[in-house]
Amino acid sequence: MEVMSGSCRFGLWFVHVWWSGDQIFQVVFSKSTLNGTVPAAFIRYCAGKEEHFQSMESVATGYPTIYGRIYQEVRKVPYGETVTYGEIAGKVATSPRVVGQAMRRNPTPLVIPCHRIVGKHNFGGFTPSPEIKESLIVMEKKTKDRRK
DNA sequence: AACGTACACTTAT
DNA sequence: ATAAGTGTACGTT
Repeated sequence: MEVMSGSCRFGLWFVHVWWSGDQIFQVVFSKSTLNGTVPAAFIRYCAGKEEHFQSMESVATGYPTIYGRIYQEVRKVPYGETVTYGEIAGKVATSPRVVGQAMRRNPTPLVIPCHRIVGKHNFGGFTPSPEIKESLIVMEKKTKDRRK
C-alpha cells in the first residue's frame, strides 16, 4: 500500500504522520503544517480524548535489537501514567541510559508513548522540545481525571 | 575493526 | 554537588 502523510494540530505544534494502513512509519512534532490527512486516532488524541493507538502498529516495535523490546515495553505503559527509565530498563535487562537513547531515537512518538517515561529524579528530555512532553502528560492527566 | 565521544540515567560519595 | 558506572550508536581514523 502506498504510504500516506499528513499532519494535525496539537496546541502550538503540528504532528506529522507517515503511515500506511495501520502501520506507522514515523511521527514528528513540528511548528509547521503538512498537507494531507492522519489516521483518526491521532485526531482524537490531539483533541484530548483518551486514545491508546491500540489498532496501530509502529515499525519500531519490530526492531531486532534491544530497542525493539524497549519500545514494546514502553507501549504497555497506560494512558495518563508515567514510569521511569530505570523501570523499563529492568524489564528488558539493560541500563537506564540505553532506554534514554531508545527514547531519543523513537521514530513514532505517541504510538510509542515515550513522553510517559521520566527520570527518577528529574523530568527527562524530549525532542524537539521538553515542553511538548510536559503538555502531553498534563493533557493525559486531565482527561483521565475527567473520566472519573 | 578499533577507538573516542555523546547521551532523554542512576547510584554512591 | 560531583563522580563513576553503564550500553549503545555513530563518527572518525
